Amino acid sequence: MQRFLDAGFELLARAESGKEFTVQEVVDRSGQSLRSFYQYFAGKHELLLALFDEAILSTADRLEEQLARQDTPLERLHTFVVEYYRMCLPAPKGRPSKNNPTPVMAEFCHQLLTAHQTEASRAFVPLVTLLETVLDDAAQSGDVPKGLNHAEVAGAILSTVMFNAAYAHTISGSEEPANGEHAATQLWAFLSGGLVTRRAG
Amino acid sequence: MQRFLDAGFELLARAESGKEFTVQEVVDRSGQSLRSFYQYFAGKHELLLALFDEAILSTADRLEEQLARQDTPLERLHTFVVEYYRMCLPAPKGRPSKNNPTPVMAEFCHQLLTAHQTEASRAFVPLVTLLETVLDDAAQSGDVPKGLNHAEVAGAILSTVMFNAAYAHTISGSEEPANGEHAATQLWAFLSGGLVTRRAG
DNA sequence: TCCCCACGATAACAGCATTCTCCTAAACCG
DNA sequence: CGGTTTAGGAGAATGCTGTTATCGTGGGGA
Repeated sequence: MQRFLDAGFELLARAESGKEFTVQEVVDRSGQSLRSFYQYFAGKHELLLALFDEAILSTADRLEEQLARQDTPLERLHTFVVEYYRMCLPAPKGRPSKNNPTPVMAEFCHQLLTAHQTEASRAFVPLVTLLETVLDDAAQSGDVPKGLNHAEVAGAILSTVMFNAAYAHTISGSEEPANGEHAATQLWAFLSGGLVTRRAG
Repeated sequence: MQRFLDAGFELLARAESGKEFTVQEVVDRSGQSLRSFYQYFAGKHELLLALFDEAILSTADRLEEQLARQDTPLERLHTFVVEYYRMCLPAPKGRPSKNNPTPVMAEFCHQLLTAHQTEASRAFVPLVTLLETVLDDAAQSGDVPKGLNHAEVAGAILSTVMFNAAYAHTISGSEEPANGEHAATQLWAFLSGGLVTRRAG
């Protein structure tokens, strides 16, 4: 069964437009049979869900690792946003790791979010709870206002960061984020400071 | 040809999970033949693209209408965000109008954004330029900082508002946005004022 | 009247997910 | 050791969908 997952990740990493990600292909790469596949997974959907779960877990783990290196709650919040943004950027070439979302994974993520909201919520739990703790700390230290619903805020931040990384450039028609650095900085300024000028009055 | 588009919208309005939106179904509803369909459209993709274009245009028109009623640049920016947020909320029941994104349309939007970025950019132009003018005015009047790249900012705002409306609740696992009013207010506070406490220092 | 051709009806084909059928071979048990 | 059970491999069969091709007809123009 793990071999199916491995084959799945391998294929995700390479599949360009999602067209090549077929059950048959996964089965072939896994060196097992179609029969076994449907013995372990109720269908293609279940495989993708399992892959998605692992990707989210892996992302949360890597983020937690980065957070541990920061000293203050505000730095942790900043690190979360910037690093998550990096992980959500479309893979340019290099490392199509478990975290780096491929077109197939992105598309599946949307199917989940639109058509299987219960499963989607469950899958996102690791990221949401991690961010909630970061927000709790930041509220404790007064870096973010108290009294907010941190689950809701976490959902808003995650969707903002994820989809800005993935799509903002395409929507605006700007050229590629050659230096994701600049874009990440912009987004953090946006999220932390807001859009509107701070008036004296 | 218009009949195919009409049939398409009709079907979009009703199609639950995207499964029912087949070329055959559109053809049947249009009262024309498969042959004619492929005479006018190179494929299903082209039909969806045409529907998407129309949906964006219609959305931009309705927004422009609302903006005309506002007196100040900042009010226009606020109206844009809140009204666009409303339009992107998943249709609860009532009016599955041209603007209200159905699961099928949302899914297609993602396919565009991930796999056909050029087409996606082109389709979003009406919304982006509209928001750019709003931002230009707001910068002129000093309501937002000057020196920003308004195309980029517009892309960021659009993706933030659209996907927050569509997915933030699912990601956070919160219950439905019973009163989209509250959520829209939250998002505007977030966008305009930022996340981080304003310190005296 | 005759020809052309746009279009409807419908069959044919291809890709993919899913299921089913047959069969081998290893494991297990007496 | 021999018989039986069973996991699983190979691949054919089914069904749905997008796409293309075939055939025929009815109406408009020469």
